Amino acid sequence: MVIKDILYKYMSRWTSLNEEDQQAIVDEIHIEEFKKGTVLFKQGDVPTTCYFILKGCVRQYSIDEEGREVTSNFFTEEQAIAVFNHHKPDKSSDYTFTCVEDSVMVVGDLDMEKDMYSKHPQLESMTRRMIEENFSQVQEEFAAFIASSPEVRFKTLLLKRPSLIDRVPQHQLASYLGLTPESLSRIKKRIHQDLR
Amino acid sequence: MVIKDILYKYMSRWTSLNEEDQQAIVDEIHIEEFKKGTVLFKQGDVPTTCYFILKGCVRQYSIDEEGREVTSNFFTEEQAIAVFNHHKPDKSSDYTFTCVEDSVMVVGDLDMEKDMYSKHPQLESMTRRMIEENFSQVQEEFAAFIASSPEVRFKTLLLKRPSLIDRVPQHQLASYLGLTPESLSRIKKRIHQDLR
DNA sequence: CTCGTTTCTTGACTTAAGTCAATGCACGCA
DNA sequence: TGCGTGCATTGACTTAAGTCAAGAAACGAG
Repeated sequence: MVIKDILYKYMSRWTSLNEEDQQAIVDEIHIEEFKKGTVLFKQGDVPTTCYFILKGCVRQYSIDEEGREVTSNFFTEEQAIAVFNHHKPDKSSDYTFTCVEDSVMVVGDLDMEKDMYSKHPQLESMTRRMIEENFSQVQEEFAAFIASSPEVRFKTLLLKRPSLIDRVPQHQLASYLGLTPESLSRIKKRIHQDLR
Repeated sequence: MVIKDILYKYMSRWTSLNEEDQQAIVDEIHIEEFKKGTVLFKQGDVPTTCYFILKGCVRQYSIDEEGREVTSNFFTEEQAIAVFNHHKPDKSSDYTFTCVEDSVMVVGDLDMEKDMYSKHPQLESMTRRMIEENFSQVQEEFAAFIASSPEVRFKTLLLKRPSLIDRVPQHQLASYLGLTPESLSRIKKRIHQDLR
């Protein structure tokens, strides 16, 4: 299965494991396909798995008090989906995750996490570094979001993740950018006019 | 020094270390006082230390392209300050950290991190869980920020961290909330009128 | 292919935040 | 204690986002 090559490439970038060890890990790993629209888990559910996207796109969102969908992230190739909610007593997720496209992912069982770590200590260190990198990225995005207007936020998205604009329905993008679909539509119009 | 009790309390909540081990750790730890206005490290510096606030308040900010200060966080009691920037080749910080008040903190040497972890394995697990909790909190705040208007954001801050309003200059709060000082002033006015 | 639903765009109007400028207030420092 | 600088407030105006409503386009199911 060629798709496993993505994994090898990724692991080489993050660890110094030799080929056998990588083999061993990849062989133990569970890869699954999901159809567009599949719900990985719902707001309120207690997640038992984590994911690593090899191909596809997943949207993270929640429903707020007024019943609106608030999209808080999109995950694409080579991004990991893990929910950290140790602070919540019931450990349930605040977010729903659904596939925006047909997707292929590594599916990790959270119960087996510890076993894998003791078998392959380097995996644990890789995980930690992934979390830390994720964390710093989210912080950076947050800071940028705070500092910029909706229009600038959209332009930044165009620069940093141009593929999202084609892959994702506009109204979901709008909610991700913190504005209404109408406003996003107008911003797009303004930008096109400026280019002329 | 009574202030170490805060540390004991905190460690008990996060680890199952016995008293001797806690003693050992706390004895090895370096506690320092900082005057209001002290700069812990500057945007562009490579951080060599991390901090844990026992008392006081620290502001995290950066200067954007237009020369504006963008405040991205405030840290207060029992919060950790650590910069994760493995993704940057030079590992320099994107942010400046300064003390908003006279403060007392645990100062950790990043070079010694590994030694401490091998001496006290539970410390490492405590650190990871702290990072994960931090991460989930930041994600939650981000989602809430995206979804709400400036006025709602301010009201949320009033609920969640009421002490900040008194401890921090308004124009810094404004930049933290992503708006101008003038707008923040008007929002406060509106809220007071609504209460009557 | 067609129908029906969903999504996107556009318009008219309201509302709130940004900007610029002026004034008042408070705190720190001499 | 007085003075100056920086901070907060207020006003007038501009600009852009929100809201409501209607029409157009795209999409999926049968």
